[in-house]
Amino acid sequence: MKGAVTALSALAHESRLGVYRLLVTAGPEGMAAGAIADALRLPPATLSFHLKELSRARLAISRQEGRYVIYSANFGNALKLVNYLTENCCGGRSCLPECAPAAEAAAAAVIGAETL
Amino acid sequence: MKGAVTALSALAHESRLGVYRLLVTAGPEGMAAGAIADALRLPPATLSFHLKELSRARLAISRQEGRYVIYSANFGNALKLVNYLTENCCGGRSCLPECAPAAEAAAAAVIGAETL
DNA sequence: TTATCATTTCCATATTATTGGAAATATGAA
DNA sequence: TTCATATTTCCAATAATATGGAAATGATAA
Repeated sequence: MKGAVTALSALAHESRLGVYRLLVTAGPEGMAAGAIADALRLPPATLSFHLKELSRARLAISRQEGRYVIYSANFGNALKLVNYLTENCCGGRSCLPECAPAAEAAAAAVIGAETL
Repeated sequence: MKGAVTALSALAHESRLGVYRLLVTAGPEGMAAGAIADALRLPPATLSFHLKELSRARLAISRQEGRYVIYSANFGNALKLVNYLTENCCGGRSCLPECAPAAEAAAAAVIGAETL
Protein backbone atom coordinates (compact mmCIF):
# COMPACT_ATOMS: atom_id res chain seq x y z
CA MET A 1 0.00 0.00 0.00
CA LYS A 2 2.72 2.46 1.02
CA GLY A 3 4.68 1.39 -2.04
CA ALA A 4 1.65 1.84 -4.27
CA VAL A 5 1.11 5.39 -3.00
CA THR A 6 4.77 6.17 -3.59
CA ALA A 7 4.59 4.78 -7.13
CA LEU A 8 1.36 6.62 -7.92
CA SER A 9 2.79 9.87 -6.55
CA ALA A 10 5.80 9.41 -8.77
CA LEU A 11 3.60 8.96 -11.84
CA ALA A 12 1.24 11.78 -10.88
CA HIS A 13 3.28 14.46 -12.57
CA GLU A 14 3.28 15.44 -16.19
CA SER A 15 7.04 15.31 -16.66
CA ARG A 16 7.53 12.10 -14.74
CA LEU A 17 4.65 10.35 -16.46
CA GLY A 18 6.24 11.40 -19.73
CA VAL A 19 9.60 9.99 -18.65
CA TYR A 20 8.02 6.76 -17.47
CA ARG A 21 6.13 6.24 -20.72
CA LEU A 22 9.22 7.03 -22.73
CA LEU A 23 11.09 4.36 -20.76
CA VAL A 24 8.28 1.85 -21.24
CA THR A 25 8.49 2.50 -24.97
CA ALA A 26 12.28 2.24 -24.91
CA GLY A 27 12.16 -1.22 -23.35
CA PRO A 28 14.85 -2.87 -21.22
CA GLU A 29 17.72 -1.22 -23.09
CA GLY A 30 16.62 2.08 -21.62
CA MET A 31 17.81 5.59 -22.45
CA ALA A 32 20.59 7.89 -21.28
CA ALA A 33 19.49 10.77 -19.06
CA GLY A 34 20.57 13.25 -21.71
CA ALA A 35 18.51 11.55 -24.39
CA ILE A 36 15.47 11.74 -22.12
CA ALA A 37 16.16 15.41 -21.49
CA ASP A 38 16.36 16.05 -25.24
CA ALA A 39 13.18 14.11 -25.95
CA LEU A 40 11.14 15.90 -23.29
CA ARG A 41 12.95 19.26 -23.32
CA LEU A 42 13.66 19.30 -19.63
CA PRO A 43 16.60 21.15 -18.04
CA PRO A 44 19.17 18.74 -16.57
CA ALA A 45 18.54 19.68 -12.95
CA THR A 46 14.80 19.27 -13.33
CA LEU A 47 15.09 15.93 -15.09
CA SER A 48 17.54 14.66 -12.52
CA PHE A 49 15.06 15.49 -9.77
CA HIS A 50 12.29 13.60 -11.54
CA LEU A 51 14.47 10.60 -12.36
CA LYS A 52 15.39 10.39 -8.71
CA GLU A 53 11.71 10.35 -7.80
CA LEU A 54 10.99 7.57 -10.28
CA SER A 55 13.94 5.57 -8.98
CA ARG A 56 12.92 6.11 -5.36
CA ALA A 57 9.47 4.79 -6.28
CA ARG A 58 11.13 1.77 -7.91
CA LEU A 59 9.56 2.50 -11.28
CA ALA A 60 12.91 3.20 -12.93
CA ILE A 61 16.32 1.57 -12.68
CA SER A 62 19.62 3.19 -13.55
CA ARG A 63 22.94 1.80 -14.60
CA GLN A 64 26.20 3.50 -15.51
CA GLU A 65 27.55 2.95 -19.01
CA GLY A 66 30.70 4.83 -19.76
CA ARG A 67 29.94 8.40 -18.92
CA TYR A 68 26.24 7.96 -19.48
CA VAL A 69 23.67 6.97 -16.90
CA ILE A 70 21.08 4.76 -18.55
CA TYR A 71 17.59 4.65 -17.14
CA SER A 72 15.04 1.94 -17.86
CA ALA A 73 11.55 1.13 -16.63
CA ASN A 74 11.16 -1.35 -13.82
CA PHE A 75 8.60 -3.49 -15.63
CA GLY A 76 8.05 -5.86 -12.74
CA ASN A 77 7.04 -3.17 -10.29
CA ALA A 78 5.00 -1.27 -12.85
CA LEU A 79 3.01 -4.42 -13.41
CA LYS A 80 2.52 -4.99 -9.70
CA LEU A 81 1.06 -1.51 -9.47
CA VAL A 82 -1.30 -2.09 -12.36
CA ASN A 83 -2.44 -5.30 -10.76
CA TYR A 84 -2.97 -3.61 -7.40
CA LEU A 85 -5.33 -1.13 -9.02
CA THR A 86 -7.66 -3.78 -10.40
CA GLU A 87 -7.40 -6.65 -7.93
CA ASN A 88 -10.30 -8.03 -5.93
CA CYS A 89 -12.81 -6.47 -8.31
CA CYS A 90 -16.39 -6.96 -7.09
CA GLY A 91 -15.15 -8.79 -4.00
CA GLY A 92 -14.28 -11.95 -5.91
CA ARG A 93 -17.88 -12.59 -6.90
CA SER A 94 -18.53 -13.03 -10.60
CA CYS A 95 -18.47 -9.54 -12.02
CA LEU A 96 -21.43 -7.74 -13.48
CA PRO A 97 -21.00 -6.52 -17.07
CA GLU A 98 -20.01 -3.04 -15.87
CA CYS A 99 -16.76 -4.21 -14.33
CA ALA A 100 -16.00 -7.58 -15.92
CA PRO A 101 -13.28 -6.13 -18.18
CA ALA A 102 -11.40 -4.87 -15.13
CA ALA A 103 -11.37 -8.37 -13.69
CA GLU A 104 -9.98 -9.75 -16.95
CA ALA A 105 -7.20 -7.21 -16.95
CA ALA A 106 -6.42 -7.99 -13.35
CA ALA A 107 -6.24 -11.72 -14.03
CA ALA A 108 -3.93 -11.17 -16.97
CA ALA A 109 -1.73 -8.90 -14.88
CA VAL A 110 -1.47 -11.50 -12.12
CA ILE A 111 -0.43 -14.16 -14.60
CA GLY A 112 2.11 -11.78 -16.06
CA ALA A 113 3.54 -10.94 -12.65
CA GLU A 114 4.07 -14.57 -11.78
CA THR A 115 6.12 -15.22 -14.86
CA LEU A 116 8.58 -12.46 -14.04
CA MET B 1 -2.30 12.69 -20.52
CA LYS B 2 -3.79 15.50 -18.43
CA GLY B 3 -6.54 13.11 -17.41
CA ALA B 4 -4.03 10.42 -16.51
CA VAL B 5 -2.09 12.80 -14.27
CA THR B 6 -5.32 13.88 -12.59
CA ALA B 7 -6.32 10.25 -12.01
CA LEU B 8 -2.89 9.29 -10.70
CA SER B 9 -2.83 12.29 -8.38
CA ALA B 10 -6.21 11.24 -7.05
CA LEU B 11 -4.94 7.74 -6.34
CA ALA B 12 -1.63 8.94 -4.91
CA HIS B 13 -2.94 9.34 -1.40
CA GLU B 14 -3.33 6.69 1.24
CA SER B 15 -6.95 7.50 2.13
CA ARG B 16 -8.09 7.93 -1.46
CA LEU B 17 -6.37 4.77 -2.65
CA GLY B 18 -8.14 3.00 0.20
CA VAL B 19 -11.48 4.43 -0.87
CA TYR B 20 -10.87 3.52 -4.50
CA ARG B 21 -9.93 -0.07 -3.67
CA LEU B 22 -12.93 -0.39 -1.39
CA LEU B 23 -15.15 0.76 -4.25
CA VAL B 24 -13.49 -1.64 -6.69
CA THR B 25 -14.19 -4.42 -4.23
CA ALA B 26 -17.76 -3.24 -3.73
CA GLY B 27 -18.49 -3.43 -7.46
CA PRO B 28 -21.09 -1.45 -9.39
CA GLU B 29 -23.57 -1.36 -6.50
CA GLY B 30 -21.19 0.91 -4.66
CA MET B 31 -21.28 2.11 -1.06
CA ALA B 32 -22.82 5.00 0.83
CA ALA B 33 -20.42 7.73 1.92
CA GLY B 34 -21.12 6.92 5.55
CA ALA B 35 -20.31 3.24 5.07
CA ILE B 36 -17.00 4.21 3.48
CA ALA B 37 -16.30 6.54 6.40
CA ASP B 38 -17.00 3.72 8.85
CA ALA B 39 -14.87 1.22 6.96
CA LEU B 40 -11.87 3.54 6.73
CA ARG B 41 -12.42 5.55 9.94
CA LEU B 42 -12.32 8.90 8.25
CA PRO B 43 -14.07 12.01 9.58
CA PRO B 44 -16.96 13.10 7.32
CA ALA B 45 -15.34 16.34 6.19
CA THR B 46 -12.12 14.59 5.30
CA LEU B 47 -13.84 11.79 3.43
CA SER B 48 -16.01 14.25 1.54
CA PHE B 49 -12.91 16.08 0.39
CA HIS B 50 -11.35 12.86 -0.87
CA LEU B 51 -14.52 11.62 -2.55
CA LYS B 52 -14.72 14.91 -4.39
CA GLU B 53 -11.16 14.43 -5.59
CA LEU B 54 -11.91 10.91 -6.83
CA SER B 55 -15.04 12.16 -8.60
CA ARG B 56 -13.21 15.08 -10.14
CA ALA B 57 -10.64 12.60 -11.47
CA ARG B 58 -13.50 10.49 -12.89
CA LEU B 59 -12.48 7.44 -10.90
CA ALA B 60 -15.66 7.47 -8.82
CA ILE B 61 -19.29 8.12 -9.64
CA SER B 62 -21.98 9.19 -7.18
CA ARG B 63 -25.71 8.82 -7.19
CA GLN B 64 -28.32 9.86 -4.67
CA GLU B 65 -30.46 7.13 -3.13
CA GLY B 66 -32.88 8.39 -0.57
CA ARG B 67 -30.83 10.38 1.86
CA TYR B 68 -27.68 8.45 1.09
CA VAL B 69 -25.11 9.33 -1.53
CA ILE B 70 -23.79 6.14 -3.07
CA TYR B 71 -20.32 6.11 -4.57
CA SER B 72 -19.02 3.50 -6.97
CA ALA B 73 -15.83 3.02 -8.95
CA ASN B 74 -15.74 4.21 -12.54
CA PHE B 75 -14.44 0.92 -13.93
CA GLY B 76 -14.17 2.16 -17.49
CA ASN B 77 -11.85 5.03 -16.64
CA ALA B 78 -9.83 2.99 -14.16
CA LEU B 79 -9.17 0.52 -16.94
CA LYS B 80 -8.19 3.25 -19.37
CA LEU B 81 -5.63 4.43 -16.85
CA VAL B 82 -4.21 0.95 -16.35
CA ASN B 83 -3.92 0.55 -20.07
CA TYR B 84 -2.21 3.92 -20.44
CA LEU B 85 0.49 2.82 -18.01
CA THR B 86 1.47 -0.26 -20.01
CA GLU B 87 0.77 0.68 -23.62
CA ASN B 88 3.37 0.81 -26.35
CA CYS B 89 5.74 -1.37 -24.34
CA CYS B 90 9.11 -1.75 -26.08
CA GLY B 91 7.93 0.49 -28.90
CA GLY B 92 5.76 -2.22 -30.45
CA ARG B 93 8.69 -4.49 -31.21
CA SER B 94 8.43 -7.98 -29.81
CA CYS B 95 9.25 -7.68 -26.15
CA LEU B 96 12.29 -9.09 -24.46
CA PRO B 97 11.59 -11.44 -21.54
CA GLU B 98 12.03 -8.61 -19.02
CA CYS B 99 8.94 -6.77 -20.16
CA ALA B 100 6.83 -9.31 -22.07
CA PRO B 101 4.34 -9.70 -19.20
CA ALA B 102 3.62 -5.98 -19.28
CA ALA B 103 2.74 -6.24 -22.96
CA GLU B 104 0.34 -9.10 -22.26
CA ALA B 105 -1.40 -7.13 -19.55
CA ALA B 106 -1.66 -4.13 -21.84
CA ALA B 107 -3.18 -6.19 -24.64
CA ALA B 108 -5.73 -7.71 -22.26
CA ALA B 109 -6.61 -4.26 -20.94
CA VAL B 110 -7.17 -2.92 -24.45
CA ILE B 111 -9.52 -5.79 -25.27
CA GLY B 112 -11.37 -5.18 -22.02
CA ALA B 113 -11.74 -1.48 -22.72
CA GLU B 114 -13.30 -2.08 -26.11
CA THR B 115 -16.04 -4.22 -24.65
CA LEU B 116 -17.16 -1.50 -22.24
C1' DT C 1 -43.85 21.49 10.63
C1' DT C 2 -40.29 19.49 13.45
C1' DA C 3 -36.88 16.13 14.28
C1' DT C 4 -33.24 13.26 12.65
C1' DC C 5 -29.75 11.57 9.98
C1' DA C 6 -26.37 12.00 5.87
C1' DT C 7 -23.32 14.68 3.55
C1' DT C 8 -21.02 18.79 2.11
C1' DT C 9 -19.00 23.47 2.57
C1' DC C 10 -16.26 26.81 5.05
C1' DC C 11 -11.98 28.00 6.84
C1' DA C 12 -7.37 28.64 8.78
C1' DT C 13 -3.40 26.00 9.47
C1' DA C 14 0.27 22.84 8.42
C1' DT C 15 2.89 20.27 5.31
C1' DT C 16 5.00 18.96 1.16
C1' DA C 17 6.39 19.25 -3.79
C1' DT C 18 8.46 21.79 -7.87
C1' DT C 19 11.54 24.74 -10.31
C1' DG C 20 16.09 25.56 -12.68
C1' DG C 21 20.63 28.34 -12.52
C1' DA C 22 25.03 27.68 -10.87
C1' DA C 23 28.41 24.91 -8.91
C1' DA C 24 30.17 20.36 -7.97
C1' DT C 25 31.18 15.66 -9.39
C1' DA C 26 32.29 11.89 -12.57
C1' DT C 27 33.83 9.73 -16.63
C1' DG C 28 36.48 9.37 -20.65
C1' DA C 29 39.33 11.60 -24.45
C1' DA C 30 43.36 14.12 -26.15
C1' DT D 1 47.39 16.49 -16.94
C1' DT D 2 43.95 19.24 -19.29
C1' DC D 3 39.72 19.53 -21.72
C1' DA D 4 35.01 18.25 -22.89
C1' DT D 5 30.79 16.10 -21.88
C1' DA D 6 27.21 13.95 -18.68
C1' DT D 7 24.80 14.05 -14.60
C1' DT D 8 23.80 15.33 -9.95
C1' DT D 9 23.58 18.36 -5.83
C1' DC D 10 22.61 22.75 -3.68
C1' DC D 11 19.51 26.25 -2.85
C1' DA D 12 15.70 29.45 -2.02
C1' DA D 13 11.41 31.03 -3.94
C1' DT D 14 6.94 29.52 -5.23
C1' DA D 15 2.84 26.79 -5.33
C1' DA D 16 -0.26 23.21 -4.30
C1' DT D 17 -2.52 19.99 -1.12
C1' DA D 18 -4.46 17.88 3.40
C1' DT D 19 -6.71 18.31 7.79
C1' DG D 20 -11.08 18.19 10.58
C1' DG D 21 -14.32 20.95 13.76
C1' DA D 22 -18.29 23.53 13.24
C1' DA D 23 -21.94 25.18 10.61
C1' DA D 24 -24.87 24.71 6.59
C1' DT D 25 -27.45 21.99 3.29
C1' DG D 26 -30.30 18.18 1.68
C1' DA D 27 -33.49 14.34 2.30
C1' DT D 28 -36.88 11.62 4.66
C1' DA D 29 -39.90 10.37 8.28
C1' DA D 30 -43.12 11.35 12.10
